[in-house]
Amino acid sequence: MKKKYSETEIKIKTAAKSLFLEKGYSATTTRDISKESDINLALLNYYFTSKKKLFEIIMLETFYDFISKMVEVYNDEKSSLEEKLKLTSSKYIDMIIAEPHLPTFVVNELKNNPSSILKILKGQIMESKLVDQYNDGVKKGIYKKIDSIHFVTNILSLIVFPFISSPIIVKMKKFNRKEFNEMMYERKKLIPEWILKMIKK
Amino acid sequence: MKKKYSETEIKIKTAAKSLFLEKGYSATTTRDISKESDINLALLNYYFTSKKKLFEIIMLETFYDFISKMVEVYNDEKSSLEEKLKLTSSKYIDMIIAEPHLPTFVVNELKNNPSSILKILKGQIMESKLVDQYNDGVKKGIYKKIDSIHFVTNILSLIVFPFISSPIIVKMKKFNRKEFNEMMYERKKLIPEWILKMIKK
DNA sequence: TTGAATTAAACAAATGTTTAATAAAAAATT
DNA sequence: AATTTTTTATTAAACATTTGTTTAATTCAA
Repeated sequence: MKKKYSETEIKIKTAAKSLFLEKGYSATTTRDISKESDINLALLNYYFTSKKKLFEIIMLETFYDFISKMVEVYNDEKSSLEEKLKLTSSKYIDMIIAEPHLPTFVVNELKNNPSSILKILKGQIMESKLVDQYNDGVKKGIYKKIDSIHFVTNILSLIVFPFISSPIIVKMKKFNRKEFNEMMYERKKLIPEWILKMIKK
Repeated sequence: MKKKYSETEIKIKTAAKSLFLEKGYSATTTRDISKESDINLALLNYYFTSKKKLFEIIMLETFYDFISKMVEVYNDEKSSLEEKLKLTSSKYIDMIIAEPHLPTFVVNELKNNPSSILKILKGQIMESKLVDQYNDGVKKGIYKKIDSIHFVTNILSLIVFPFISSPIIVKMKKFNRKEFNEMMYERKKLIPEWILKMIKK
């Protein structure tokens, strides 16, 4: 994961990430990247061998960030399950508002690059403190006995899906971007409440 | 929406839809389509003018189907809110299992083709019987006073997002496709229960 | 002076589209 | 009914761009 990149390499990577996120792999050309980063076309291959390789590096880093940000909160030792839900919800919504193309990019490009990138996941979520706390609750009879995969899936669904489907939501409610974001801010508070209701007996 | 297509046109459309769904617009070439449908390359332009036009037709029809299937249940006059939730959940999960690429395709290609295609939505969901029933419940004080957009968004999120993120879920739980589908069958029953818990006071 | 960084130009392959010729089907004429 | 004419459908080839990548020359820095 470590590697010190030269200034030029960073310029290429930054531009490439922005374009890949917005338009996806196939719709982004090497000339787009060269133009956006203001570097000579040949330097892309000089530093990164191929468009494909460059993409893989960016995909890996992006997905790693995406997961790390989540797991950070999930594994906090001190906080309760409820507190974790609140924090996750809040941090994740802020993060995606700052980079709205991220979820669509991740889910969409993921189906083409399976195992190698998804290795990052290994146990990170399903063996997190949050899931432990949930399973404890189940064992104690506080929460309904439902596989924790549903618990994890529901949290992600309620947070991430609205962003992915934002064109639809915006159209249905005649929202502008600001109003949509306000809807998502509302959800910061609502999602933890909903999740608790869902798991409690 | 109506138009009688010749046999050749249908062959082209069928192959094109399958490829667009699987690989997206940019990654699908006209030669891919010609090969898959077993028609001469030139016929694509002869019948559909351009790859872009062909895509727009398919996108429109696909999105229209996607919404129609939903609204069908939403507008049933006789059923209760709870029954509608059960039916929606069940029908939609079956539908996506039969065509797993559909959600990713819709959400991903939607951000490039905004208004023209999204016109289909106009009032269809937010003015459906289901949303009326929800709003009645709010008025009667049975349900919490939360904007119905959250209600609609949550239903869709819990049903659709797991499919979109299936590569992640599959990896986290070491599922195969069959096990993943079984998880989704479980959710047919769970989602309506969850939604009810979320909206009740 | 040597090696790395940068550049403009070129290359081959891929891609969307068009052309011009032919085949097949439909319509019109005898 | 048979033949001709016209329209439609299909084909192989060509065309002009675009795209990812490489080359060979030049600039820059150590």
